[in-house]
Formats: sequence, C-alpha cells, structure tokens
Amino acid sequence: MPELPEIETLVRELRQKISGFVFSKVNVSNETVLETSATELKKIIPGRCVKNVSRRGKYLSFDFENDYRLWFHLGMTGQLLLETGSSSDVPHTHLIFEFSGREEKVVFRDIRRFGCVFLADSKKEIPARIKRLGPEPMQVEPQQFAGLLKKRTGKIKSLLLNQTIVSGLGNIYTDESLYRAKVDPRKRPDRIPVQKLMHLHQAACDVLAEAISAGGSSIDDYRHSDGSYGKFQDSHRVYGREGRPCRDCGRKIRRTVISGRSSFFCQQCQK
DNA sequence: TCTAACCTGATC
DNA sequence: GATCAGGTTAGA
Repeated sequence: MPELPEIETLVRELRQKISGFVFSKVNVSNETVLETSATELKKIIPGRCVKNVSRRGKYLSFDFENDYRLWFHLGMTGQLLLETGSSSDVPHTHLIFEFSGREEKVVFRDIRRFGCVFLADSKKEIPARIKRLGPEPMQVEPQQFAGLLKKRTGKIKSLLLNQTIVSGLGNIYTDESLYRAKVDPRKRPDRIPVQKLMHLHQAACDVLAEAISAGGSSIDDYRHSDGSYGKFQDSHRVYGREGRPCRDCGRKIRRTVISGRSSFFCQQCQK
C-alpha cells in the first residue's frame, strides 16, 4: 500500500493530532512485526512525549526528546490508526499505544505483516534501514536525480523502485511518473536523454504533490489515521487501468511485469 | 541485477 | 486451485 504520499498524509495528520501526547503503555499482541523486543519497547515507551511526527522515505517516526525515535514501516497492508473504541478485537491488530489522560490510542494493524516497528536512539546511531535510503525525490536537484539514474544499468522502473537510489516511490507513483514524463518503464537510463530524466524528476514531484493533496491512494488497505479513504486513486492515469483508454491518445493501457511487479503504461505515449 | 521468499486475503 | 496485491531483502 503505502508509498511516500500515503505516509506523508499520515505524518501530517498524526503530527496535528498527537503532538504533545505522552505514552502511558503499549500492548503487544504480535511480536513478529517488532524489530525491537517487546521488553525494550515496554521499558522505553511509557512516559515519552511525542515531540513531532516525521517521515523518511516510506518510514514514519514518532520523535521523542534526545533524538529517540519510534519508527514504523507499513509494508503492503499496514495501517496506523487513531482510535477510541476497543481496537484489540479487530483481526491483525499487533500493537496498541495508549496515552496519559487521553482516550485516543494509536493502533498498528497489518494483515500481511510485511511492516515493521523499531526504536532507535538516533543520536547514537541512524538505523541501517534508514541510513541506506536514497534522497527524497522532492529534495533532490533534477540534475542530481538524473545523475543517480544515469550511472546505473537496469530498467528505469526498477531503478525508481530501488529505495537506495531515491526513496519514497512505489509501484503506483513510478508508473504515474513515467507516464507523465512519457518514458517507457522498460527503458534503460543510459538510453534516455538527461533532459528527459530531469523531466521525469519534475513529473515525479508533481505526482507526489498532487497525491499528497488528495490524501494518498486508497486501493485496498490504505486508510487515513481516522479510517477514511484517500482520493488520489481516482486520478491515476495508468496504474490499474489495463485495457482502458489512455487519457492522451486513446490507445489501450498495457500491463507488463518488471521486477516482478505489474507495470502499467501507454506504448504509444511512452517511448 | 534479478528472483524468490516473506504473509494473508480476494478474486478468478 | 492458481494468481494477484501500494514492499523489502537475502541469495543466486
């Protein structure tokens, strides 16, 4: 599910809603999503105040004092919800965080359990998973973006999905970016002019910004922190539109498989 | 650089 | 029953 716009949406909501909240306890019903032991979590979390909620790539973090952070990755089906009722009955609820003097609880739910949660003292050490991330697409210069891709081999779509090159793009937003930049997802970057790669960077920034404004894409499992749906799925131009007409030329959108992932594109428009 | 594997559920 | 799904990664 969740790519950069979906995580950014959650970050903005949760920052607004729980900044200043102090954790009182954490309930762990499934340890398999934890990369930090339940024992340590229960020892460290209570009493910590949420100073900020932030994002790096597809990772979200609750920021405490002294650079202590609680990191979340939502995998394919992860959800971070702010709930008031009894959330523990809902299947696949793995963690529930409670706050001092507050009714709301932060609930981590993940059907397929590809997500993960871990604590880190960022002052001592940046977690390896975070450290290896490439730059944020919206914070990198177009020329640098083009340069990062140019020096690699492989299909452009695979490279955009590689989080160590650029972080935050997933299957939806790579396809949507490549469509807008009119680049064939199967093409190798050494056969794409630098100008076009820079155009691709602009396309990615545009798509990401629009998706954030729409609150992300809710196709299957992604939900806002209040359980509501994102809206950007209605604006997808190629993703999930196999056989339907291209918005620009009317030809049928094609589906192929790249890096084991479905890839949607218009063979007429994307060269 | 690419594939298979990790998991569960929905759909064909 | 087989196939597919917003991700990541260990191993070939």
